[in-house]
Amino acid sequence: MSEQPIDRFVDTWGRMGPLWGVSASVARVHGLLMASERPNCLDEIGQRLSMSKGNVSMSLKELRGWGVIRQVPQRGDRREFYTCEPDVWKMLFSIMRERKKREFDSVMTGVREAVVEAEKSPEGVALERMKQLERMLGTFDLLADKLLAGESQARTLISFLTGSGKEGK
Amino acid sequence: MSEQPIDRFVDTWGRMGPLWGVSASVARVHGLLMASERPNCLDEIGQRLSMSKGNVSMSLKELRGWGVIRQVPQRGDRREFYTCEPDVWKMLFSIMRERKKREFDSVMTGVREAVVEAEKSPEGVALERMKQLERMLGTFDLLADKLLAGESQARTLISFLTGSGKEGK
DNA sequence: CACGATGTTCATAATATTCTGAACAAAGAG
DNA sequence: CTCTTTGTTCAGAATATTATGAACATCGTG
Repeated sequence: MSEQPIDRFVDTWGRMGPLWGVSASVARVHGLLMASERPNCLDEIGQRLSMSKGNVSMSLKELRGWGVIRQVPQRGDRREFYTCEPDVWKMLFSIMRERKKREFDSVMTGVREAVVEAEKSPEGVALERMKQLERMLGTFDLLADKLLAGESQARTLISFLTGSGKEGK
Repeated sequence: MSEQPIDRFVDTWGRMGPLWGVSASVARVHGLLMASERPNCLDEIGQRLSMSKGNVSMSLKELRGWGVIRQVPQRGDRREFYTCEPDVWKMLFSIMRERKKREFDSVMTGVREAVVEAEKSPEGVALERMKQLERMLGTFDLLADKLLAGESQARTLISFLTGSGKEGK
């Protein structure tokens, strides 16, 4: 059987899904598209991963929302074919941008509001620590916006950081 | 009612839980300990958050495992009291270290193995992309180990990054 | 030792999430 | 216009996760 390596990769990637904030199915579809040389259509994906058409359709929709896959029109074929974004770094940054927007930003707002409340009636509240936390989240926000703005700068920075460490050894 | 600000904070923090990779309950307990000036015991926590004793006990256990709370013996009281780690940065780094260990490392291994497999029978496999991915994960691993080794260095780096950006404006 | 207070564990109840499959839409071919 | 192929949606089934509460352990005290 020739599909063993792809299956293995799909499984691994699927397990990572929840870490990225998507279901295992979504991650598996993504994994298949990453590991496949050629674009796949909905039915192929469903067959390969033993998933219902509906689930595949929803998964593809979500992946489109994350901006990590592309539709590739196939001449003379009415079906939609999909490939993943070929640059893995671009992909990673799409995911991180999206996660930050969906999960981090609202929490930062919430903490900010909680601090405002706490300043009005601070009995028993560890106000200092909450402010510290607010400041930390703010710093993170700034840093994230800077790093996620364009992945090329971040890549340079990362290379620098990991590279300079090696030299110092 | 004086507990409104704390409740608000607890709710916000609870919503963040799944992002950190813990349940909302665990995050709520952590949130309460963060927001409370004084150490709390198991019963207080359960009462305040309307959680069963069992759930509080499990949540505290998990938080101990993450290294983000401390037991504070209270003289002349047999109950255990808990506070959170007072330094929010230290806390953040504990969480990130733990998440990396639990969720990232195994995936990197998996991808590595999948690449080895794929090299043996590469029909239809996007080998180049998978190797690219492997390399990226490796870079991340290196970077993470460097940044997470000690939080003071990372804090300096972060201050530098966010600070220098402001100057450039 | 017996008792009350504190804390833990775990079976299973409650809840939330995910997946399926059938109904439906759209669109090209005949 | 009708049939077939492709894709989408969503109610409800299947599954996974989380919380409860009762049983059990531990320990200090009288």
